[in-house]
Amino acid sequence: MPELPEVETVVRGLRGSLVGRRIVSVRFGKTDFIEDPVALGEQLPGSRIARVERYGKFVTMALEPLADSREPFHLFIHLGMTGQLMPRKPYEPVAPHTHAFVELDDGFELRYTDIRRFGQMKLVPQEQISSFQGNLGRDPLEISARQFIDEIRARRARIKALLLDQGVLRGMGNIYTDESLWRAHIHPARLGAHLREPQLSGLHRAIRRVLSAAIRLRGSSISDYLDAEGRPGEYQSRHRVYGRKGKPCPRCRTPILRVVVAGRSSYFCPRCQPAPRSRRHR
DNA sequence: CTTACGGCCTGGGTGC
DNA sequence: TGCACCCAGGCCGTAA
Repeated sequence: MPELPEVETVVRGLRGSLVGRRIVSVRFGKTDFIEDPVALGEQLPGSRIARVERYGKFVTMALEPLADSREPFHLFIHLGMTGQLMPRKPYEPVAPHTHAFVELDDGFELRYTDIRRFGQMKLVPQEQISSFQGNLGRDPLEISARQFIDEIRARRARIKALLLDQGVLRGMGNIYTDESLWRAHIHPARLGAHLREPQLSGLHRAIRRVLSAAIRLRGSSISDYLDAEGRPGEYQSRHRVYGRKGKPCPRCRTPILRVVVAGRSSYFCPRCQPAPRSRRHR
């Protein structure tokens, strides 16, 4: 469930301890979530971490190889559902399901723990960065209202599916999608092309407000999420609809419903977020 | 272009 | 106390 706010929080927590560090060695446990573990083992040691950033739901590290002869490259880490990244001292107890250890030159090691291994770890060479990024849409906090409206209105898919589609916006997940739609009074099954401009500019605003507030509270901890300092987020206490089936809508007291839209459980208020005209319930 | 569905993986909750 | 079962949802591949 790490979505944009959680990944942003992890990145902010990691930056201070990683930027400028040189990687000494790497070790892996299970490697089925790593695209090319051999390449990681060969390329990471000796390289220097120049930047730590978020790209959609990915944590990215720009790496400078020791020898100038080699091209710079990037390490992309996706936390999947249950991934955690934390710098630890080597003597500290190792949490179960820890599958990657990146030894740093300051006596710390960066550990990757992922119970379900839905995460990803891969190297992206500098020259492939733009094609990799081309598969992902715009950042929800950077896209303008105009661009957002045009993009959504051009699509016939359901708004829920569009917001979750990383090729449209990078970084939204199930929690923040439902929270944003509730704020904007939009039913998750509405078609993008059927939404009116004022509704979409309201949704654009809702997304910005929800994500910004969530970042401020360091994300939502539902089950496994912890940031790079091992602290849970606090935004889960501000959820208005997500996970609140049967509880009263904070606006109108109507009980929150849970339906499946685009294959995902979706929480909404049937009164504040009226269903689309074309029937198609589930 | 779109949707639906199964699969990956583990742990937590529920019901018998 | 055990166990079968479902669910959580990140994303991908496949079929329709």
